[in-house]
Amino acid sequence: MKQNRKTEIITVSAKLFKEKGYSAVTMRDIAQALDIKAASLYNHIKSKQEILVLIIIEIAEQFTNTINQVVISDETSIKKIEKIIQLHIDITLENPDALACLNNDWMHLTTIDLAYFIKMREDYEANFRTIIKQGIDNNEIKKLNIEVIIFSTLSTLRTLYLWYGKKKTIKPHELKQNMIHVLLNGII
Amino acid sequence: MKQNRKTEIITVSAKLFKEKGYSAVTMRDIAQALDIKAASLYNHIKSKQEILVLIIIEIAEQFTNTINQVVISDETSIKKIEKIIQLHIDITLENPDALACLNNDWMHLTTIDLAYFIKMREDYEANFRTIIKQGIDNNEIKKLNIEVIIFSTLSTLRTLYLWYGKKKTIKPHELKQNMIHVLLNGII
DNA sequence: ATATCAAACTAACGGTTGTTAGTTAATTTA
DNA sequence: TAAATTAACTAACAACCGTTAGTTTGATAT
Repeated sequence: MKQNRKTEIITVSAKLFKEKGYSAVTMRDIAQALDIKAASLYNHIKSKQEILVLIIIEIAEQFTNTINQVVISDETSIKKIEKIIQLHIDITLENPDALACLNNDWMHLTTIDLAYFIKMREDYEANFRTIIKQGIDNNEIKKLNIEVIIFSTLSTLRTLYLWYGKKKTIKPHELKQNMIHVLLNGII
Repeated sequence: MKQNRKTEIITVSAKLFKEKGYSAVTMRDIAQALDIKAASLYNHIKSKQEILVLIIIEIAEQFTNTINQVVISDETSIKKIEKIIQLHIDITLENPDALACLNNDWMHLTTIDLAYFIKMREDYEANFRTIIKQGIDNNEIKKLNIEVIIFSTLSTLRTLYLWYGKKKTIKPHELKQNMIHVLLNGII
């Protein structure tokens, strides 16, 4: 079935992009991993660019949609942050290769897709900032430099894919609990 | 002077590698940024690979040397972690482009250089793990999953370069203080 | 049995890649 | 002043890039 082969191409490509980066992976590399010739890929996809778009945009939309719901929900700021931690863990465990690709290769998107991605990314950070700011105003969160809080939290969540894959011993639930504790309460 | 031109090539290359990644940057791109022809680069450097090596290895050695000193020093575990935070901030502020390159393009090193880099990286993480473990044994650090502690701390420190560059408003000293507080004491 | 169609193939394209060879002009050294 | 060195240049290379065109194969539907 055409759809299955297309999915296979995207999955395999994401894995290769994660290992070497978008630019270093050739259509011949992707084809070889599927045991076909490079030209055959074009029966299923339009271009190398399209593969990248399909990998990145869907995941970016998942993040966008979920945080949009969280930010307007009727919860404490702490609960909202916990939901966001859960979001990142869920997506990372489900699709670590695509997430690596999103983090490292987004700048190889072009024109409309690039603009769309950057917009989603900016909106995501703005939503996260809103949540932190509300938390500080509520006295739920300490009055530290807000940019440092945002950056240190998001950088950990965004690069989870780097770490998961090697250390699969820890159970998702234990990972979640520990991550929440470390990010919110610190380590001392 | 030859040495100055070589340094210039490395600096410019690091900046381009940061923006597009090693594979997407051509020798003609680098040459153009210096307003010369691509072939002229070879009067100063041996290959594209050599540029990458020169960017990455020196910085990796800085990290290795400093943490080696910290780990054997006669300080509390907390003080040691603070020193490591300081180390990352110092190097990031001094050379954010090279650090981006180290984080994103290390896999394009080959043979000896790649092995050397991976060894340094493993040693660095082992040293960091030792410090955290001692802190837990001392009751300086809480008994959380040690891998989660290591990962969440290092991932923030390693990706500082992503964030600094946009937000230069914060002073280095304030950054250091806030970062120490967030990473050690948390945000609530 | 015949026609249809998806999905593979071979062959090739124009452009780009890192790099080399050989040359030239300007500066430094003897 | 003559010789040597530095650092730029032009021209070109073989290899590889993404992609297209046209063909073949095997399965499915009529």
